[in-house]
Parts: sequence; C-alpha cells; structure tokens
Amino acid sequence: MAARGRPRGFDRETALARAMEVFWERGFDNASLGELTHAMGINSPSLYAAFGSKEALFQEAMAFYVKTAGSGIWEPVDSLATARDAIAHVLDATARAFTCRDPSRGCMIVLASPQPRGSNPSISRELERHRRGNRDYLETRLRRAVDEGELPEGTNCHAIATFYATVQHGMSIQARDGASREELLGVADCAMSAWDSLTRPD
Amino acid sequence: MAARGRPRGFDRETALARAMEVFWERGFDNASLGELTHAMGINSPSLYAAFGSKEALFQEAMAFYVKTAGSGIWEPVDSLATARDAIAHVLDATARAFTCRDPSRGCMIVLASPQPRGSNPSISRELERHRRGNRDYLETRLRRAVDEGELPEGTNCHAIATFYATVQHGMSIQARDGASREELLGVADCAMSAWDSLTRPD
DNA sequence: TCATTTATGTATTGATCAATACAAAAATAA
DNA sequence: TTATTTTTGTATTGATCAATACATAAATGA
Repeated sequence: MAARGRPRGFDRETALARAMEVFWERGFDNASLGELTHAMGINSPSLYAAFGSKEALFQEAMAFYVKTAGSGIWEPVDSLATARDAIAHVLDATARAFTCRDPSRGCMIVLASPQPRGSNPSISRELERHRRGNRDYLETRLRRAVDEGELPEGTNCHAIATFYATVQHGMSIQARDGASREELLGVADCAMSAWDSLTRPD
Repeated sequence: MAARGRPRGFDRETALARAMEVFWERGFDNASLGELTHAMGINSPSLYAAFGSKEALFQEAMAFYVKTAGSGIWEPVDSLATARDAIAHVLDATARAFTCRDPSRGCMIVLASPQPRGSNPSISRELERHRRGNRDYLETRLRRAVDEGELPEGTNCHAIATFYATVQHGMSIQARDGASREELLGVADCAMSAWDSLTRPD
C-alpha cells in the first residue's frame, strides 16, 4: 500500500513530542498555534491536516505524555510486591519526573487546564478523568494488598489512596514553584512516614 | 472633604467581591471582561476607572481573597498553643474552605494562574510568592516549636513545612475534581497521622 | 445660575486567536 | 505524459479579547 499524493514532509511523532513539550510548559490555553507550529517546525495547515484541531492535538499530546513521562511512575504499581513499595515508588518517581526539566514543570495532567469551567471544559474533564483514574488505581492496589494479607481487614483504602494522590498532585505545584528534586523526595519521605499508622489495625 | 463630580453608582467592595468570585471560579485568563462586568453589575469604563486594569483588579481580588477566605485558615497559626494544633487547624480549615462553594473550587491562590510562563507572568509570580509565604509561615511556626521545646532539636522543619504545604496544595486539585468535604477532612487526618514519626527525635 | 469635576453608557479600536481558502508542489496511477 | 491525490506555504477570515473615545449625566463650588 504505497502512499498516494505528496508525502508528509515531517515526522508525525517528533512533531507530537514537541507539541507535548509546549502544552506541558504553557498549558492548553496559553499554548498558541503560533508557538505550537514554531516548535513543531510546520505551518498551521499541516498541523490541521495531520492532527485535526488544537484540541485533538492536545488529546494526542496527553496520550503521548502518559505513555512516556507517566509510564515510569504508574506502570510498576501492579508488579511491585507490596502496596507499600508501589506507593513509595509512585512518590519517588513523581519527585524525579516532575523535576526532569529545567525549570521544573510538574505534571501536565494536573496543570495543563485546571479550570473545569474554563475555555475548554471537555479538556478539563478529560484531565480530571485521568487524575481520578490514577487515584482509583492506587485504591485498587491497596484493596489487593488487603486481599493478600499485606494490610489488615478494615483498612480505609479509599482514604489512603486519596491522601497519596493528593500528595502527588501537590508536588506539581511545588515543582512549578521551584522546589528542588531533593525537596520533593523529602515530601515523598514525609508522606511515607505516615504509612505505618495509616495501615495499623484499629 | 465632600466628593466632587458625579458619585460612583456602585459599591466598590461589593463589586470587588463579585470579581473575586469570578476569578476564583474561572482563573485569571478565562475570566473575560464581559463576565467580570456582568457579575459586578457595571460597564467596562467604570471598571477601568475604579480599578485601573484587569490585572490590577485581580491583584485587589487576590488581596480580598486572602483577607476573607484565607484568614480563617492562616490567622490562628501563631495563636494556637502548639505547632501540631496549628498545622492540624490549617488542614482542617482548608478542607472546609475549599468545599465552601458548590461545586468546590479549591484555592484561588493555587489555581488561578498555574502557568509561570503563561499569558501573565507577573500574576503567576505574585501567586507563587504568596504560596511560598504560606510555606515559610509554617516553617517559622515549626522553628518556634523547636525553640519552645515542643519539638526536639534537629527536627527537619523545612521538610515538614514543605510536606504539609504540599498536602494543602494538593487538596485544591482534589476539590476541583469533586472531592467531598469529608474526603478532604480524611486527607487532613492522614497527613496528621504522620506527625509523630516526623517529629520523633532521631 | 453656571463652570468644574467625576462617573456612566454606547460604541469602537487594534491585537490576537484558532481555523481555513487557495494555488503551487510533489508524489502515485494509468 | 496526463490525471489524481495529498501536502505545503502564503494569506486571510471571523470571533473574541482587553482597553478606550466620546458624549452625556450627576454631583459640587462659586
């Protein structure tokens, strides 16, 4: 199946990666088409031909972000032996991922469009859906730990998952405010120091 | 000193309070002048005559927010007897304040302009400065507790203050994502359950 | 009364934005 | 070669935005 017509003059995935960087640094609204096309090295008709719209481009950039920056954080959650190891890993990897650019950027999922009734509610809802998914993922991992006997019956998995998700979200703001990697790792340590009392039987 | 000229036809502070609500719900960029003037019940020339510019209006709205919504959270920090009580109060009051509107809004200082290199960097910097001030305020309170003997010498006040500030920031995202007051109070409880191990002598 | 001062309502300005129209370019298929 | 298909670059569109021009209204001071 050879391509008909004139071949595309740029690499789609490279352009997508550059768009992701712009959205990550500037958020959805503040990333103008001029900035995006400049970073991607193309003109706007090429952008629209390849991606459809600014919103569709963002959706793809978000998926790309999850696949690249996010996978190192969340993928090991199921494979690590204990829920404690899993959550400690999430916080540790978060501290590293949120400070992997200079200046630090925090999490694109948390910061790219924080106004649910802003200019593009569907994007805010999609990001919210994703954050909720991460929280639920932690809760599911905790429930499994209860089933496996790592944690006692009666453990409040919902509250613990919500707590650690909250810490993870807060680290995005700290990163944007210039917190160093060491400070964020310190936050992760502090959060993990609650583990024993959170999972102690009543 | 009677006022010359035609008297202002609206109450300046009432209008400011309404502007604050709009900025709080929509953020700086997404709050259009049309929305602002509609909520304030005035036309744009009156807005500019009374407040100067959209940015100046936001600065005043931010100060108003700190004075009203924020004071109940931060004011008791110095007067409460112990650092533990102070921090527990901050988290508890935060959970309540962030869910005092329906739908929940979280914190205007955290959410109104989260892109440091967005459309208005000076506003982002001002908000960041304020967040940093809150964090420093917690650290100062912890150092006082060390001086007074509540906490042992060698307590890592910087790390503990950063941790609790991070939790507080994360609660804004949770509130925006629809977390209930009870869930946020649960987050506050989880965070406080780390207290003993965080403040235990080495 | 009349000049001065300040506020208000209507209408508009220039800038910026996302998205597109259009014709030329570059490939394949017949 | 010629017709067809798709991409590219230039230029533009209509919408929306923050901010303002201007004439009128409503107060005080002389």
